[in-house]
Amino acid sequence: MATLKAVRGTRDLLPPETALWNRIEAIARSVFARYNFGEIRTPVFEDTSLFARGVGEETDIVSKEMYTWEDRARAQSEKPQSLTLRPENTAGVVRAYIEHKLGETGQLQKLYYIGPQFRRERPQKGRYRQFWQIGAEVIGPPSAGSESPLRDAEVLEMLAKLLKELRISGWTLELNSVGSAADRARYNEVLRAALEPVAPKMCADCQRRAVTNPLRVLDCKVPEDQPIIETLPKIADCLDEDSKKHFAAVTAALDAAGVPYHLNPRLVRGLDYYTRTTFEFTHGGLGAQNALLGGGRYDGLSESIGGPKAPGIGFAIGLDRLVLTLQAQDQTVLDTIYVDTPCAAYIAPLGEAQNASALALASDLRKRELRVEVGDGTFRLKKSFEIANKLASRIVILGEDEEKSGILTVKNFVTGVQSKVPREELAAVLKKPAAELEG
RNA sequence: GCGGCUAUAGUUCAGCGGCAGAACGCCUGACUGUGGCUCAGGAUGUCGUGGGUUCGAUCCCCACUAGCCGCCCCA
Repeated sequence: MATLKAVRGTRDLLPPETALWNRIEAIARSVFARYNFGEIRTPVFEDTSLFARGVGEETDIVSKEMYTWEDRARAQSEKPQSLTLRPENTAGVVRAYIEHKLGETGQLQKLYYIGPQFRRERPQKGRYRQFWQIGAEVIGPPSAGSESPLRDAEVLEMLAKLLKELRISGWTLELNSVGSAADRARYNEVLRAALEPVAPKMCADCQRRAVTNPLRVLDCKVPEDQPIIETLPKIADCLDEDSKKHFAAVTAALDAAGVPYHLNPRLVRGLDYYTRTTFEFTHGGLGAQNALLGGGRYDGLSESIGGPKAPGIGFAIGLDRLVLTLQAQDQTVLDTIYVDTPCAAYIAPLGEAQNASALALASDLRKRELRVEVGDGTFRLKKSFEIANKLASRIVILGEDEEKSGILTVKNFVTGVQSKVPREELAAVLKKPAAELEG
Protein backbone atom coordinates (compact mmCIF):
# COMPACT_ATOMS: atom_id res chain seq x y z
CA MET A 1 0.00 0.00 0.00
CA ALA A 2 1.27 3.43 -0.86
CA THR A 3 2.36 5.33 2.22
CA LEU A 4 -0.03 8.06 3.24
CA LYS A 5 1.21 11.61 2.97
CA ALA A 6 -0.12 15.03 3.84
CA VAL A 7 -2.26 16.06 0.88
CA ARG A 8 -0.90 18.44 -1.70
CA GLY A 9 -0.38 21.96 -0.47
CA THR A 10 -0.74 20.99 3.21
CA ARG A 11 2.06 20.26 5.61
CA ASP A 12 2.96 19.28 9.15
CA LEU A 13 4.59 21.77 11.47
CA LEU A 14 6.99 20.09 13.85
CA PRO A 15 9.12 21.15 16.77
CA PRO A 16 11.27 23.14 17.01
CA GLU A 17 9.59 25.22 14.29
CA THR A 18 6.30 25.22 16.17
CA ALA A 19 8.05 27.05 19.01
CA LEU A 20 8.68 29.90 16.59
CA TRP A 21 5.05 29.88 15.49
CA ASN A 22 3.90 30.01 19.10
CA ARG A 23 6.24 32.87 19.81
CA ILE A 24 4.94 34.86 16.86
CA GLU A 25 1.36 34.25 17.90
CA ALA A 26 2.15 35.30 21.47
CA ILE A 27 3.69 38.56 20.25
CA ALA A 28 0.67 39.23 18.05
CA ARG A 29 -1.75 38.58 20.92
CA SER A 30 0.26 40.88 23.14
CA VAL A 31 0.16 43.74 20.62
CA PHE A 32 -3.54 43.24 19.92
CA ALA A 33 -4.29 43.30 23.64
CA ARG A 34 -2.60 46.69 23.98
CA TYR A 35 -4.79 48.06 21.21
CA ASN A 36 -7.81 46.61 23.00
CA PHE A 37 -8.67 43.88 20.52
CA GLY A 38 -10.45 40.73 21.66
CA GLU A 39 -10.16 37.32 20.04
CA ILE A 40 -12.87 35.86 17.86
CA ARG A 41 -12.97 32.27 16.64
CA THR A 42 -15.31 31.51 13.80
CA PRO A 43 -15.98 28.10 12.19
CA VAL A 44 -13.57 26.91 9.52
CA PHE A 45 -16.49 26.23 7.22
CA GLU A 46 -19.46 28.38 6.38
CA ASP A 47 -22.41 28.44 4.02
CA THR A 48 -20.99 28.87 0.54
CA SER A 49 -23.17 31.88 -0.18
CA LEU A 50 -21.39 33.87 2.55
CA PHE A 51 -18.25 33.91 0.45
CA ALA A 52 -20.06 34.20 -2.87
CA ARG A 53 -21.87 37.31 -1.68
CA GLY A 54 -19.21 38.70 0.62
CA VAL A 55 -15.94 38.14 -1.19
CA GLY A 56 -17.50 38.40 -4.61
CA GLU A 57 -18.70 35.94 -7.20
CA GLU A 58 -16.25 37.18 -9.82
CA THR A 59 -13.11 37.02 -7.70
CA ASP A 60 -10.53 34.30 -8.36
CA ILE A 61 -11.01 33.07 -4.83
CA VAL A 62 -14.70 32.36 -5.26
CA SER A 63 -14.71 31.41 -8.91
CA LYS A 64 -11.95 28.81 -8.80
CA GLU A 65 -10.18 28.39 -5.47
CA MET A 66 -12.76 27.28 -2.92
CA TYR A 67 -13.12 23.89 -1.28
CA THR A 68 -16.85 23.44 -1.59
CA TRP A 69 -19.04 20.42 -1.01
CA GLU A 70 -22.65 19.54 -0.50
CA ASP A 71 -23.64 18.61 3.00
CA ARG A 72 -26.15 15.82 3.45
CA ALA A 73 -29.73 16.94 3.31
CA ARG A 74 -31.44 16.90 6.69
CA ALA A 75 -34.71 15.69 5.21
CA GLN A 76 -35.51 14.11 1.90
CA SER A 77 -37.54 17.10 0.84
CA GLU A 78 -34.69 19.48 1.62
CA LYS A 79 -31.95 20.60 -0.66
CA PRO A 80 -28.48 19.77 0.57
CA GLN A 81 -26.64 22.78 1.95
CA SER A 82 -23.54 23.93 0.10
CA LEU A 83 -20.63 24.42 2.49
CA THR A 84 -17.16 25.85 1.93
CA LEU A 85 -13.90 25.84 3.86
CA ARG A 86 -13.21 29.48 4.60
CA PRO A 87 -10.81 31.04 2.05
CA GLU A 88 -10.38 34.09 4.28
CA ASN A 89 -11.79 35.14 7.63
CA THR A 90 -13.22 38.63 7.22
CA ALA A 91 -16.53 37.43 5.80
CA GLY A 92 -16.92 35.01 8.72
CA VAL A 93 -16.20 37.74 11.26
CA VAL A 94 -18.74 40.07 9.68
CA ARG A 95 -21.28 37.24 9.56
CA ALA A 96 -20.75 36.70 13.31
CA TYR A 97 -21.03 40.46 13.89
CA ILE A 98 -24.41 40.44 12.19
CA GLU A 99 -25.61 37.17 13.74
CA HIS A 100 -24.84 38.28 17.29
CA LYS A 101 -26.16 41.79 16.67
CA LEU A 102 -22.91 43.30 17.85
CA GLY A 103 -23.89 46.54 16.14
CA GLU A 104 -26.71 46.90 18.67
CA THR A 105 -24.15 47.42 21.41
CA GLY A 106 -23.38 50.74 19.79
CA GLN A 107 -19.73 50.03 20.45
CA LEU A 108 -16.88 49.70 18.04
CA GLN A 109 -15.93 46.04 17.76
CA LYS A 110 -12.20 45.28 17.66
CA LEU A 111 -11.67 41.62 16.93
CA TYR A 112 -8.66 39.52 15.99
CA TYR A 113 -8.30 35.94 14.86
CA ILE A 114 -5.56 33.39 14.30
CA GLY A 115 -6.39 30.36 12.22
CA PRO A 116 -6.14 28.27 9.09
CA GLN A 117 -7.68 29.30 5.77
CA PHE A 118 -8.12 27.20 2.64
CA ARG A 119 -7.65 27.96 -1.04
CA ARG A 120 -7.15 25.48 -3.80
CA GLU A 121 -4.27 27.10 -5.63
CA ARG A 122 -1.11 25.65 -7.11
CA PRO A 123 1.24 25.30 -4.12
CA GLN A 124 4.51 27.18 -4.03
CA LYS A 125 6.88 28.48 -1.44
CA GLY A 126 4.82 30.78 0.76
CA ARG A 127 1.60 29.54 -0.78
CA TYR A 128 -0.23 26.59 0.66
CA ARG A 129 -3.71 25.17 0.32
CA GLN A 130 -4.10 25.29 4.05
CA PHE A 131 -2.38 28.42 5.21
CA TRP A 132 -2.53 30.45 8.39
CA GLN A 133 -3.63 33.99 8.88
CA ILE A 134 -3.44 36.38 11.78
CA GLY A 135 -5.97 39.09 11.18
CA ALA A 136 -7.97 41.79 12.88
CA GLU A 137 -11.10 43.77 12.12
CA VAL A 138 -12.44 47.07 13.43
CA ILE A 139 -16.13 47.25 12.69
CA GLY A 140 -19.21 48.96 14.06
CA PRO A 141 -22.10 51.28 13.36
CA PRO A 142 -21.10 54.66 11.88
CA SER A 143 -22.16 56.32 15.16
CA ALA A 144 -19.31 54.44 16.88
CA GLY A 145 -16.78 56.09 14.61
CA SER A 146 -16.18 53.04 12.45
CA GLU A 147 -15.73 55.17 9.35
CA SER A 148 -13.18 57.48 10.87
CA PRO A 149 -9.83 57.68 9.05
CA LEU A 150 -8.32 57.54 12.52
CA ARG A 151 -9.25 53.86 12.62
CA ASP A 152 -7.40 53.23 9.36
CA ALA A 153 -4.32 54.98 10.67
CA GLU A 154 -4.49 53.18 14.00
CA VAL A 155 -4.63 49.80 12.31
CA LEU A 156 -1.66 50.64 10.10
CA GLU A 157 0.32 52.03 13.00
CA MET A 158 -0.45 48.86 14.97
CA LEU A 159 0.87 46.75 12.10
CA ALA A 160 4.10 48.73 12.02
CA LYS A 161 4.46 48.12 15.74
CA LEU A 162 3.71 44.43 15.41
CA LEU A 163 6.33 43.99 12.69
CA LYS A 164 8.81 45.88 14.79
CA GLU A 165 8.20 43.63 17.80
CA LEU A 166 8.57 40.63 15.52
CA ARG A 167 11.95 42.09 14.47
CA ILE A 168 10.93 42.19 10.83
CA SER A 169 12.61 45.01 8.97
CA GLY A 170 12.79 45.96 5.33
CA TRP A 171 9.07 45.99 4.67
CA THR A 172 7.20 48.47 2.50
CA LEU A 173 3.69 49.70 3.16
CA GLU A 174 1.92 50.10 -0.17
CA LEU A 175 -1.07 52.35 0.27
CA ASN A 176 -3.95 53.36 -1.96
CA SER A 177 -7.58 54.36 -1.94
CA VAL A 178 -9.99 52.60 -4.25
CA GLY A 179 -12.83 54.92 -3.28
CA SER A 180 -16.44 54.10 -2.59
CA ALA A 181 -18.27 51.35 -4.42
CA ALA A 182 -19.66 54.00 -6.74
CA ASP A 183 -16.21 55.53 -7.33
CA ARG A 184 -14.91 52.13 -8.14
CA ALA A 185 -17.66 51.31 -10.59
CA ARG A 186 -17.16 54.66 -12.28
CA TYR A 187 -13.41 54.14 -12.50
CA ASN A 188 -13.91 50.70 -13.98
CA GLU A 189 -15.88 52.23 -16.85
CA VAL A 190 -13.39 55.05 -17.35
CA LEU A 191 -10.56 52.54 -17.40
CA ARG A 192 -12.33 50.20 -19.74
CA ALA A 193 -12.94 53.07 -22.14
CA ALA A 194 -9.35 54.26 -21.92
CA LEU A 195 -8.05 50.78 -22.56
CA GLU A 196 -10.08 50.15 -25.67
CA PRO A 197 -7.77 51.98 -28.09
CA VAL A 198 -4.48 50.95 -26.47
CA ALA A 199 -5.11 47.38 -25.37
CA PRO A 200 -4.22 45.82 -28.75
CA LYS A 201 -0.69 47.17 -28.28
CA MET A 202 -0.32 45.46 -24.91
CA CYS A 203 0.66 41.96 -23.83
CA ALA A 204 -1.74 39.06 -24.29
CA ASP A 205 -2.61 39.00 -20.61
CA CYS A 206 -3.52 42.67 -20.62
CA GLN A 207 -5.68 42.29 -23.70
CA ARG A 208 -7.65 39.69 -21.80
CA ARG A 209 -7.72 41.74 -18.59
CA ALA A 210 -8.91 44.83 -20.43
CA VAL A 211 -12.15 42.96 -21.02
CA THR A 212 -12.49 40.74 -17.96
CA ASN A 213 -11.00 42.85 -15.18
CA PRO A 214 -9.56 46.22 -16.23
CA LEU A 215 -8.22 46.96 -12.74
CA ARG A 216 -5.78 44.11 -13.05
CA VAL A 217 -4.08 45.76 -16.03
CA LEU A 218 -2.56 48.18 -13.54
CA ASP A 219 -0.77 45.24 -11.93
CA CYS A 220 0.96 44.13 -15.15
CA LYS A 221 4.70 43.64 -14.79
CA VAL A 222 5.62 43.44 -18.49
CA PRO A 223 8.17 46.26 -19.06
CA GLU A 224 6.88 47.13 -22.53
CA ASP A 225 3.42 47.83 -21.15
CA GLN A 226 4.56 50.27 -18.50
CA PRO A 227 4.54 53.44 -20.67
CA ILE A 228 0.96 52.71 -21.69
CA ILE A 229 -0.07 52.04 -18.10
CA GLU A 230 1.41 55.38 -17.07
CA THR A 231 -1.00 57.16 -19.41
CA LEU A 232 -4.11 55.44 -18.03
CA PRO A 233 -6.42 57.41 -15.77
CA LYS A 234 -5.74 56.97 -12.07
CA ILE A 235 -8.33 55.97 -9.53
CA ALA A 236 -7.42 59.03 -7.51
CA ASP A 237 -8.98 61.15 -10.26
CA CYS A 238 -12.27 59.32 -9.93
CA LEU A 239 -12.65 59.62 -6.16
CA ASP A 240 -15.47 61.75 -4.86
CA GLU A 241 -14.79 64.53 -2.35
CA ASP A 242 -15.58 62.39 0.70
CA SER A 243 -13.20 59.64 -0.36
CA LYS A 244 -10.46 62.15 -1.11
CA LYS A 245 -10.87 63.82 2.25
CA HIS A 246 -10.92 60.49 4.01
CA PHE A 247 -7.73 59.32 2.36
CA ALA A 248 -5.97 62.63 3.03
CA ALA A 249 -6.84 62.25 6.71
CA VAL A 250 -5.38 58.73 6.77
CA THR A 251 -2.07 59.82 5.29
CA ALA A 252 -1.92 62.86 7.56
CA ALA A 253 -2.36 60.63 10.61
CA LEU A 254 0.32 58.25 9.36
CA ASP A 255 2.71 61.15 8.86
CA ALA A 256 2.03 62.31 12.39
CA ALA A 257 2.57 58.80 13.75
CA GLY A 258 5.79 58.42 11.81
CA VAL A 259 4.66 55.37 9.83
CA PRO A 260 6.38 55.35 6.43
CA TYR A 261 4.27 54.43 3.41
CA HIS A 262 4.46 54.38 -0.33
CA LEU A 263 1.49 55.72 -2.25
CA ASN A 264 0.70 53.19 -4.93
CA PRO A 265 -2.16 54.28 -7.17
CA ARG A 266 -1.88 50.93 -8.92
CA LEU A 267 -2.45 48.83 -5.83
CA VAL A 268 -5.51 46.77 -6.65
CA ARG A 269 -6.72 44.10 -4.35
CA GLY A 270 -8.51 41.00 -5.44
CA LEU A 271 -11.50 40.98 -3.13
CA ASP A 272 -14.67 42.79 -4.15
CA TYR A 273 -15.51 44.14 -0.72
CA TYR A 274 -12.68 46.63 -0.43
CA THR A 275 -13.56 50.31 -0.41
CA ARG A 276 -11.47 53.44 0.14
CA THR A 277 -8.24 52.61 2.01
CA THR A 278 -6.42 49.52 0.77
CA PHE A 279 -2.93 48.45 1.67
CA GLU A 280 -0.34 45.75 1.47
CA PHE A 281 2.90 45.23 3.38
CA THR A 282 5.42 43.68 1.03
CA HIS A 283 8.80 42.18 1.73
CA GLY A 284 11.62 41.14 -0.58
CA GLY A 285 12.89 37.60 -0.21
CA LEU A 286 9.44 36.11 -0.45
CA GLY A 287 9.76 35.49 -4.19
CA ALA A 288 6.67 35.91 -6.28
CA GLN A 289 4.53 35.91 -3.14
CA ASN A 290 5.92 39.18 -1.81
CA ALA A 291 2.79 40.22 0.10
CA LEU A 292 3.34 39.67 3.78
CA LEU A 293 -0.06 41.00 4.67
CA GLY A 294 -2.91 42.80 3.04
CA GLY A 295 -6.06 44.55 4.00
CA GLY A 296 -8.30 47.50 3.68
CA ARG A 297 -11.61 49.10 4.40
CA TYR A 298 -14.90 47.34 3.62
CA ASP A 299 -17.68 49.81 4.25
CA GLY A 300 -20.35 47.88 2.37
CA LEU A 301 -19.55 44.27 3.26
CA SER A 302 -22.10 43.92 6.05
CA GLU A 303 -24.94 45.17 3.89
CA SER A 304 -23.91 42.96 0.98
CA ILE A 305 -24.52 39.90 3.14
CA GLY A 306 -27.77 41.18 4.56
CA GLY A 307 -26.56 43.01 7.65
CA PRO A 308 -26.91 46.56 8.93
CA LYS A 309 -24.63 49.38 7.84
CA ALA A 310 -21.36 48.50 9.50
CA PRO A 311 -18.26 50.03 7.98
CA GLY A 312 -15.00 48.39 8.94
CA ILE A 313 -11.33 47.99 8.24
CA GLY A 314 -9.12 44.98 8.69
CA PHE A 315 -6.12 43.03 7.51
CA ALA A 316 -4.76 39.52 7.30
CA ILE A 317 -1.15 38.54 7.83
CA GLY A 318 0.15 35.46 6.06
CA LEU A 319 1.61 33.57 9.01
CA ASP A 320 3.42 31.09 6.79
CA ARG A 321 5.06 33.98 4.97
CA LEU A 322 5.88 35.75 8.20
CA VAL A 323 7.76 32.66 9.36
CA LEU A 324 9.61 32.44 6.03
CA THR A 325 10.61 36.08 6.25
CA LEU A 326 11.80 35.63 9.80
CA GLN A 327 13.78 32.51 8.95
CA ALA A 328 15.45 34.34 6.08
CA GLN A 329 16.69 37.01 8.43
CA ASP A 330 19.85 37.10 10.47
CA GLN A 331 20.15 34.15 12.84
CA THR A 332 20.84 36.47 15.76
CA VAL A 333 17.56 38.23 15.05
CA LEU A 334 15.82 34.88 14.98
CA ASP A 335 17.40 33.92 18.31
CA THR A 336 15.88 36.93 20.04
CA ILE A 337 12.44 35.69 19.08
CA TYR A 338 12.80 31.98 19.05
CA VAL A 339 14.12 30.91 22.42
CA ASP A 340 15.00 27.25 22.50
CA THR A 341 15.49 26.61 26.18
CA PRO A 342 17.46 23.46 26.98
CA CYS A 343 16.32 21.29 29.84
CA ALA A 344 17.51 22.44 33.24
CA ALA A 345 18.40 18.87 34.06
CA TYR A 346 18.49 15.32 32.78
CA ILE A 347 17.86 12.84 35.55
CA ALA A 348 19.77 9.59 35.14
CA PRO A 349 18.67 6.63 37.28
CA LEU A 350 21.54 4.14 37.46
CA GLY A 351 19.41 1.06 37.56
CA GLU A 352 15.82 0.04 37.09
CA ALA A 353 15.52 0.07 40.88
CA GLN A 354 15.93 3.84 40.74
CA ASN A 355 13.37 4.46 37.99
CA ALA A 356 10.50 5.12 40.35
CA SER A 357 12.36 7.58 42.53
CA ALA A 358 13.79 9.28 39.41
CA LEU A 359 10.27 9.93 38.20
CA ALA A 360 9.24 11.19 41.62
CA LEU A 361 12.24 13.55 41.64
CA ALA A 362 11.38 14.80 38.16
CA SER A 363 7.78 15.34 39.20
CA ASP A 364 8.94 17.41 42.14
CA LEU A 365 11.24 19.57 39.99
CA ARG A 366 8.55 20.05 37.37
CA LYS A 367 6.20 21.23 40.07
CA ARG A 368 8.76 23.97 40.66
CA GLU A 369 8.55 25.07 37.02
CA LEU A 370 11.75 23.40 35.88
CA ARG A 371 12.02 21.80 32.47
CA VAL A 372 13.31 18.31 33.18
CA GLU A 373 13.90 15.09 31.25
CA VAL A 374 14.14 11.63 32.86
CA GLY A 375 16.27 8.81 31.50
CA ASP A 376 15.87 5.13 32.09
CA GLY A 377 17.65 2.80 34.49
CA THR A 378 18.49 0.36 31.70
CA PHE A 379 20.78 2.95 30.08
CA ARG A 380 24.45 2.75 30.87
CA LEU A 381 25.76 5.88 32.51
CA LYS A 382 27.88 6.71 29.49
CA LYS A 383 24.79 6.69 27.32
CA SER A 384 22.92 8.82 29.83
CA PHE A 385 25.71 11.38 29.66
CA GLU A 386 25.59 11.42 25.89
CA ILE A 387 21.85 12.00 25.84
CA ALA A 388 21.99 14.53 28.66
CA ASN A 389 24.72 16.50 26.98
CA LYS A 390 22.53 16.98 23.93
CA LEU A 391 19.43 18.25 25.62
CA ALA A 392 20.16 19.52 29.11
CA SER A 393 22.59 21.84 30.80
CA ARG A 394 23.07 19.52 33.76
CA ILE A 395 22.81 15.84 34.57
CA VAL A 396 21.53 14.61 37.92
CA ILE A 397 22.78 11.14 38.80
CA LEU A 398 20.53 8.98 40.94
CA GLY A 399 22.13 5.70 41.99
CA GLU A 400 21.87 3.54 45.06
CA ASP A 401 24.19 5.80 47.06
CA GLU A 402 22.24 8.93 46.16
CA GLU A 403 18.93 7.27 46.87
CA LYS A 404 20.07 6.20 50.36
CA SER A 405 21.83 9.41 51.36
CA GLY A 406 19.53 11.91 49.69
CA ILE A 407 22.65 13.65 48.38
CA LEU A 408 22.53 13.78 44.60
CA THR A 409 25.40 13.98 42.14
CA VAL A 410 25.04 16.91 39.75
CA LYS A 411 27.32 17.65 36.84
CA ASN A 412 27.16 21.00 35.09
CA PHE A 413 27.91 20.69 31.38
CA VAL A 414 28.71 24.36 30.94
CA THR A 415 31.35 24.64 33.67
CA GLY A 416 32.28 20.95 33.78
CA VAL A 417 31.98 21.05 37.56
CA GLN A 418 30.55 18.02 39.38
CA SER A 419 29.11 18.44 42.83
CA LYS A 420 27.00 16.86 45.55
CA VAL A 421 23.65 18.50 46.18
CA PRO A 422 21.12 17.59 48.91
CA ARG A 423 17.80 16.73 47.37
CA GLU A 424 16.01 19.63 49.06
CA GLU A 425 18.47 22.12 47.55
CA LEU A 426 18.36 20.66 44.04
CA ALA A 427 15.60 22.86 42.63
CA ALA A 428 17.38 26.00 43.81
CA VAL A 429 20.66 24.89 42.23
CA LEU A 430 18.98 24.02 38.93
CA LYS A 431 17.30 27.40 38.77
CA LYS A 432 20.63 29.17 38.70
CA PRO A 433 22.07 29.79 35.22
CA ALA A 434 24.29 26.90 34.23
CA ALA A 435 27.19 29.23 33.48
CA GLU A 436 27.31 30.10 37.19
CA LEU A 437 29.64 28.02 39.32
CA GLU A 438 27.81 26.15 42.00
CA GLY A 439 29.07 24.66 45.26
C1' G B 1 -5.42 25.88 -14.59
C1' C B 2 -0.55 26.66 -17.93
C1' G B 3 5.03 26.37 -18.58
C1' G B 4 10.11 24.96 -16.65
C1' C B 5 13.38 22.30 -13.09
C1' U B 6 13.71 18.39 -9.53
C1' A B 7 12.78 13.45 -6.70
C1' U B 8 19.03 8.43 -4.30
C1' A B 9 20.49 6.87 3.51
C1' G B 10 17.40 10.20 9.17
C1' U B 11 19.34 15.13 6.68
C1' U B 12 22.12 17.77 2.69
C1' C B 13 23.59 15.94 -1.76
C1' A B 14 27.19 13.20 -5.43
C1' G B 15 26.83 9.08 -8.96
C1' C B 16 26.56 5.31 -13.02
C1' G B 17 23.05 0.98 -18.70
C1' G B 18 26.30 -4.19 -15.01
C1' C B 19 27.01 -5.87 -6.57
C1' A B 20 24.54 1.79 -4.06
C1' G B 21 28.28 6.49 -2.57
C1' A B 22 30.14 11.04 0.55
C1' A B 23 29.42 14.44 4.50
C1' C B 24 26.70 15.28 8.79
C1' G B 25 23.66 12.57 12.06
C1' C B 26 22.91 7.55 14.32
C1' C B 27 24.79 2.83 16.85
C1' U B 28 29.08 0.12 19.14
C1' G B 29 33.98 0.24 21.29
C1' A B 30 38.85 -3.86 27.27
C1' C B 31 30.18 -5.56 30.12
C1' U B 32 32.24 -2.12 36.89
C1' G B 33 29.19 5.15 37.85
C1' U B 34 31.20 10.07 33.50
C1' G B 35 29.50 13.46 28.15
C1' G B 36 31.60 17.36 24.74
C1' C B 37 37.30 16.96 21.29
C1' U B 38 39.93 12.98 18.81
C1' C B 39 40.52 7.64 17.32
C1' A B 40 38.69 2.55 15.67
C1' G B 41 34.61 -0.21 14.01
C1' G B 42 29.19 -0.63 12.28
C1' A B 43 24.18 -0.05 10.08
C1' U B 44 21.91 2.78 6.80
C1' G B 45 18.17 2.48 1.26
C1' U B 46 11.56 -0.69 -2.34
C1' C B 47 17.31 4.98 -5.77
C1' G B 48 9.11 8.96 -5.41
C1' U B 49 4.97 5.37 -7.71
C1' G B 50 3.39 2.49 -11.99
C1' G B 51 4.40 0.98 -16.84
C1' G B 52 7.84 0.49 -21.21
C1' U B 53 12.81 -0.28 -23.90
C1' U B 54 16.95 -3.74 -22.74
C1' C B 55 20.25 -9.97 -21.65
C1' G B 56 20.24 -6.40 -17.58
C1' A B 57 17.27 0.12 -15.62
C1' U B 58 18.52 3.93 -9.79
C1' C B 59 20.39 5.61 -14.82
C1' C B 60 17.00 5.76 -21.20
C1' C B 61 11.40 6.57 -22.59
C1' C B 62 6.11 7.38 -21.02
C1' A B 63 2.41 8.29 -17.34
C1' C B 64 1.27 9.57 -12.43
C1' U B 65 2.36 11.83 -7.70
C1' A B 66 4.92 15.45 -4.88
C1' G B 67 8.28 19.68 -4.17
C1' C B 68 10.57 24.09 -6.10
C1' C B 69 10.58 28.29 -9.80
C1' G B 70 7.72 31.32 -13.21
C1' C B 71 2.53 32.75 -15.00
C1' C B 72 -2.38 33.67 -12.99
C1' C B 73 -3.78 35.39 -8.34
C1' C B 74 -3.09 36.22 -3.44
C1' A B 75 -1.62 35.91 2.62
